[in-house]
Amino acid sequence: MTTQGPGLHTHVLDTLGLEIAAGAHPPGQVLRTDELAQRFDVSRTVVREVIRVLESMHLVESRRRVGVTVRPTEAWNVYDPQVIRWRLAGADRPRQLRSLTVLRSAIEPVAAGLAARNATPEQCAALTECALGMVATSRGQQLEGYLEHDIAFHRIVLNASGNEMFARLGDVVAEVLAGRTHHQVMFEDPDPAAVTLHVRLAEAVREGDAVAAERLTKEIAVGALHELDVLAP
Amino acid sequence: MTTQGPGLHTHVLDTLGLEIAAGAHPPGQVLRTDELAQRFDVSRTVVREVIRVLESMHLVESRRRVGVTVRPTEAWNVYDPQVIRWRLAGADRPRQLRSLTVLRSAIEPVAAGLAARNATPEQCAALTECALGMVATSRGQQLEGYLEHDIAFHRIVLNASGNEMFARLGDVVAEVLAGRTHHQVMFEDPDPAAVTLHVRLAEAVREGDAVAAERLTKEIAVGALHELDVLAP
DNA sequence: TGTGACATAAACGTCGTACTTTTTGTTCCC
DNA sequence: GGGAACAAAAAGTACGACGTTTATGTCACA
Repeated sequence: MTTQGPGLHTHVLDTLGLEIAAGAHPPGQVLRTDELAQRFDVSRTVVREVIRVLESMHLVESRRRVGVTVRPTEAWNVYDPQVIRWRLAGADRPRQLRSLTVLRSAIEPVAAGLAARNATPEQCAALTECALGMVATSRGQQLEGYLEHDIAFHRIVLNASGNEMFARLGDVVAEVLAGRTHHQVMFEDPDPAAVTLHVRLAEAVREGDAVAAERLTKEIAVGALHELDVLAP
Repeated sequence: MTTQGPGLHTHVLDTLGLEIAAGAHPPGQVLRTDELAQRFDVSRTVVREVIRVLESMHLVESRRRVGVTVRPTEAWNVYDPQVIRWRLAGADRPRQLRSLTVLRSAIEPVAAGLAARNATPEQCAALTECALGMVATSRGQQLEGYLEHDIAFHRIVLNASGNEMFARLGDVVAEVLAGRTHHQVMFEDPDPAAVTLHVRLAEAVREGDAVAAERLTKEIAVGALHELDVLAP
């Protein structure tokens, strides 16, 4: 689950980003480009490009004569999907999952309301199809298949909202759902109530019932938060 | 309103980012690193670092033998404050402002509700101070002073929510408010109703009234959206 | 004529080195 | 003791060379 294909740049970036997100380099620590080049056995050019990217994410700050300083968490671009992935792989995944789930609970109901007004017939059809897929995979340890449909479902709602900022949150939601499924105690099948809510949400959107769509999505979010409370410390 | 201090890297990055965000290079267009180096009169090293950063923002995609391709808008990291700034400076500022305002209308009410529960006494005090500052600058063409207090106000609410994702949206809100004030027809003073709502919101948070805080913030958001409808095409 | 293997070249990817600039710590002198 | 000149450290920039991938054109062969 790294960034993309091979490439020295990618490897160094991913490793460093992961380490910083995990807290292996506490804020204030300075890294030297030469050291990094030596450590990864790459040229300084590669390291510099990585540092520049990390800097654009506000994970580090590069200053002459002092080095590359790790910045405090408050400065990080926490909406960058890459950063989210790194953090979800790290130690404070629970805290992170909670933050993101609260974010979802704020955004998705509004997005669903908009989707009920703006969704195209194709989107409605796709939504129903996803809901059916969730039903079909909701029993018998088919968590991967369920996850896939769940992600697609929420992505469609966000896209159908017609708002670009909402739409682009699809990746974040995907990360959250995947993180929840993969890194948490989830022996059992998904909550049947959640499945039902998704089916009814698809209906509400199709019927253009914005109020119902918003309410149903809120219920889904509340359920997700409750699930976190139960399963996470 | 560029990125930071001087530096070749910064200049090239800012120029290119601005151009791409403005649509000067339509999606699919390919840029060659050599050409860019020549155009900006810098070494290929600098250009490569810029491209890597642009690539991490998903504004471009670099492939061997083909060049650096501009990616479609849907791929961009639109939550990156840098990208937001570039886009707000460009042609489709109206659309952008609307998207961001809708986003605010989803997030801030929830954040305000949480703030009412979690705000520290210091945050409550700071909030009241900001509200008073808004009142003081709400008449007599003191738009800049008003803007400053407005930004601080919303930033405090987002921070006081205790949710990291909300807190990090402070920069986005700041950009929106600044963009609205600077780039829009705003001869008159701010809407008096909005000022009142802010004062009452500060009170609600101080009193820990989450429901009222959420409702008041919703009203502020509705007002902002309405203002956009009236002033924007 | 169509298809597949192969050669070619274009662009990025990586490297090493040398030089410049800025910041900071230190030393020396008043 | 304080301030100014100086020295060193680390990032910033430049340049040139070579490696690697891959789109594309060509040629042979059926």
